[in-house]
Amino acid sequence: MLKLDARIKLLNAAIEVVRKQGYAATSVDELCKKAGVTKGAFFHHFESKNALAIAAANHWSETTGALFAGAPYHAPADPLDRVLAYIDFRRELLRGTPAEFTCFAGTTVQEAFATNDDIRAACKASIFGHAETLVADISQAMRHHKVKGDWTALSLALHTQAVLQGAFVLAKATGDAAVAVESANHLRRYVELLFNRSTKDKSK
Amino acid sequence: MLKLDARIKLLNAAIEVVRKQGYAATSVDELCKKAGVTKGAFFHHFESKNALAIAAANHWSETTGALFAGAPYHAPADPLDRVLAYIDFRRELLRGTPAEFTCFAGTTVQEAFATNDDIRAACKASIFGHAETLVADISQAMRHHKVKGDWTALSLALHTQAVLQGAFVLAKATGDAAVAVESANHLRRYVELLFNRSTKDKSK
DNA sequence: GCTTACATACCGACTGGTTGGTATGGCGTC
DNA sequence: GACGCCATACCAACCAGTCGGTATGTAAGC
Repeated sequence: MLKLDARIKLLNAAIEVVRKQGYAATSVDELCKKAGVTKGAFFHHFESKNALAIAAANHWSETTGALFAGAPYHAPADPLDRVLAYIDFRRELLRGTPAEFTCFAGTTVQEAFATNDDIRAACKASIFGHAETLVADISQAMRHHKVKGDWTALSLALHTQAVLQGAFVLAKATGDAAVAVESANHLRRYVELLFNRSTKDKSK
Repeated sequence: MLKLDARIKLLNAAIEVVRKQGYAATSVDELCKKAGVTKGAFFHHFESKNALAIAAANHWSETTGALFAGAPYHAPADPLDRVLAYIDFRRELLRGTPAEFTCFAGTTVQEAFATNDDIRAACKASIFGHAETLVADISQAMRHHKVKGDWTALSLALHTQAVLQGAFVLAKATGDAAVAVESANHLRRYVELLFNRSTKDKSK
């Protein structure tokens, strides 16, 4: 029978291994071993290691995109509640080891931003593309709650991603999710304060 | 004497090159070339590449520690003003290319956290040690402005570092400091809101 | 129905260059 | 003449990438 899954197995292996030990420290042989395929399969599907990184970043965008699209935080009627529910959802994802809950794009872009512009662009597209899915809810929340400031919905959306990426860094430094959860709590509190929402029902 | 110590030159080279291209992608030969010394000098001062990473993290702690200790943000009488001035100071440092203003410890810990615990610990000490220098001002600000919440001075100090580390990641993704400056503005606004400080005199 | 031709998916031994690390020896200073 | 400091030469391991090959399917030609 024809096996078409070598490519997918390699992409999943890349996301798993690179998040744990970084991109440059991960060899092609190691990925092949993890994926259970040979080097021939690797270079059949990807013309280079860098090409795999780009494909893996796109794969990461797709899988996480599907996860967030199907998440329950879109349910509330009030757009602000949706934004707060998003932050809660992100906080709930902070479980297990840092290698398990951190971001492939954020990890990879730190290593490749100055040396490979295609990888940098693919990682940027992943992070910024996700941020853009938050803009509609934030914009509606600003109008609905009559909030105006010298900041835009996009800048707040990107700030949420900055907080999460930074929380990942601190979690890696400690080896524990706790410090990341604390930052997510601060992020939630910031949004509550921006929109004058009482902080009483926070699930901390 | 003009001739700087080979050790210091290697440490400075490591901080410069690793911030640009990551730790694993940086070879010993490359560092020696950058520092203008030979491999013999490298392995005379450091028993391994990993040992250099630990020493570089400690060196980073010392040089940045001196920078922040001598910075003007300690001047204001009101502790809250000192905290806000700290954030402004960090924002002003966001100039040039990402490789120039980002954090060696944050960059390195992402690559080494799961594979080398000594490097991880040295990077954690750098980031957390800096955060701890903020705790006194935040604690005083909480008492002085009679602010209480379900958060601690240390957790806010660590949150500032998370925001900055995340801002670095986004800056690397875009290749530009602008997105990091925006996150620093959000961080300042959060602290102002936490302490009920008017946001009129912000220098955005 | 059978041949020929070509495309896709994958295998694994191999290569040339690079890697972190070593062995040894020179040189200035105490 | 011991010792810190550093240079040169070298090595085994590992690296990304190559290449000739196999297995399977597909489709045209007759």
